[in-house]
Amino acid sequence: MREFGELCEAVANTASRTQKVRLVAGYLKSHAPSELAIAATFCSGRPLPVSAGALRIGGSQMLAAAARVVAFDDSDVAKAYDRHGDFGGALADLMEAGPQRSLFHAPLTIAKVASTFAQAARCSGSGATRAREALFAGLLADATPLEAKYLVKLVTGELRMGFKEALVVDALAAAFDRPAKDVRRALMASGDIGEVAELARDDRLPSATIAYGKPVGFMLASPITFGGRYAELEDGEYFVEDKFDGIRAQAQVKDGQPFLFSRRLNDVTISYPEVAAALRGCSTNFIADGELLAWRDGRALPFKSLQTRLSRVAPDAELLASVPLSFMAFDLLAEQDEFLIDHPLAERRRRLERLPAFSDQFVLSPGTWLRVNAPVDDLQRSDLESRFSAARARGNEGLMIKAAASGYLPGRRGRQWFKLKRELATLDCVVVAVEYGHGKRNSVLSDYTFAVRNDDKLLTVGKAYSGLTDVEIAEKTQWFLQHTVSRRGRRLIVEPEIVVEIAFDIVQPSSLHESGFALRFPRIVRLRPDKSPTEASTLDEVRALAQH
DNA sequence: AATTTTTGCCC
DNA sequence: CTTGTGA
DNA sequence: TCACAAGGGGCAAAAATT
Repeated sequence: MREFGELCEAVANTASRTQKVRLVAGYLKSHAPSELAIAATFCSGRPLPVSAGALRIGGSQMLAAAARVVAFDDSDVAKAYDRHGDFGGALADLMEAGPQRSLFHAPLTIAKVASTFAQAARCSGSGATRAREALFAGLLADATPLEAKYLVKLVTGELRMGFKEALVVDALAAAFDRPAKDVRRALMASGDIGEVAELARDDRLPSATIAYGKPVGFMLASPITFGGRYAELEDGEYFVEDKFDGIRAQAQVKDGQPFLFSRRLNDVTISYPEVAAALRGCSTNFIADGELLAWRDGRALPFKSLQTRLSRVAPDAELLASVPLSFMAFDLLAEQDEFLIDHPLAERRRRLERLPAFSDQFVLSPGTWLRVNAPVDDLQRSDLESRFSAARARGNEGLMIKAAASGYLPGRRGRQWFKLKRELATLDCVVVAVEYGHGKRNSVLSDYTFAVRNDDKLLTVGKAYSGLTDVEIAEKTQWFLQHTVSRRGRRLIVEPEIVVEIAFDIVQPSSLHESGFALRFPRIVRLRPDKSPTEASTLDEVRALAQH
């Protein structure tokens, strides 16, 4: 574990991506055969292989475990946390300051750490939390401060060293002299970076193939702004369909047995029994990409109603009736023994349309082909925008625009698939509280709580960090420090003077904030130094937007 | 038995 | 899900 | 262009606590 900690420090202190990859490649290459898979998994920032499930150790358990091993009080932790904005770094500090552990103890190996994590993940039932806490405390007891720092970061799943799974692919390619694309392809099929590491080492990458019963990674789309010039679109054929607000999912049928996988590759078949039932017994084996939707009378219900069905272990009959689900299929990755990810979308779509699997719970996503002549002219722009409006009128988020010639590229967010969305409106809100950020933002006030007006009162409606540049955040930090009303921990109540323009997806009723409303996907569009708090948006405006 | 806390994961 | 950053 | 870091709202499940 010492080597892993030292590697992470070195990677974190290196800006160059190629240099980071070189460092990790060296580490992976030098590893004992039995530990390579673990090393690769850890380098990807995961405590466990994806298939092992969740660790279920969070900040609370880690703090309790740390308290067993190191003597500290709350203010010690708070101070150390302020220095790092990260519990891993904070704990390392606390351990440095405390009594050094005995020189005579077994050094911590990554194998030991991995097996302890696996054991923790298996804990369940009464007392499980205590058991996990004890297991983690046991690791900390044997750890040096540096090792403890990275134990914490692994458990959090955030190494924060500018290095994750996608770069482990490059590192494996470099370490074992294999083409990066072979490694990437093996990962797509296997899903387990540890297994892929062993295949790369043993020159057996081609043996990882897509298999029924295992999820294939999802292809992603790049956002394009409504009303822009659509310069992202190139000459060629595109498929245009509605962008549904549901749960991305992969449906598979193998020998009549259905599987559903979530975007994070979890098996969620059990949560959606009506969809599974509709697919059970299907005579054709296939893998389809699509969206799980709350579907009634040919229309998708709002995401809010879908959310009550997320991660349900056993949805009861009443819920099944009130939020009925369908799978909206829009791509075909495999049919029988043929894998189609390298085939162009045009062909995949054609074969999807002929799939003998459709029913009320397994629906074909409607769409049309569009010939784009780049650069997009006025006529084509208005055509796209009227298609967009039609999609909105059907209650959907916007449009998906997919290059007909493209293969299915898991994990990539390139110029093959685009999502066209538009914000409904923006709100001008007053910043009433700010918080110190985490990680590299630990010394700036990066997180704003903002409010709208109601009579002479300000009522909070949301929080946001994203949207401002680092420079703007740094400048405003100074202002907020000079205009602080009170402080509690890392949160400051500030004079209500700064107005920010906030964009969002939708407004929904919520008990989280004083206004009685909350925003989905809030982000700061810009500072509004030209506006005073008396010109901020009102609760009535928010209420009106919630009707949409 | 009912409520609260913690966690993970969907967008 | 979103945005900004840097190689 | 790509991969990454950092952050939001909201829900269900599993345990812990009352």
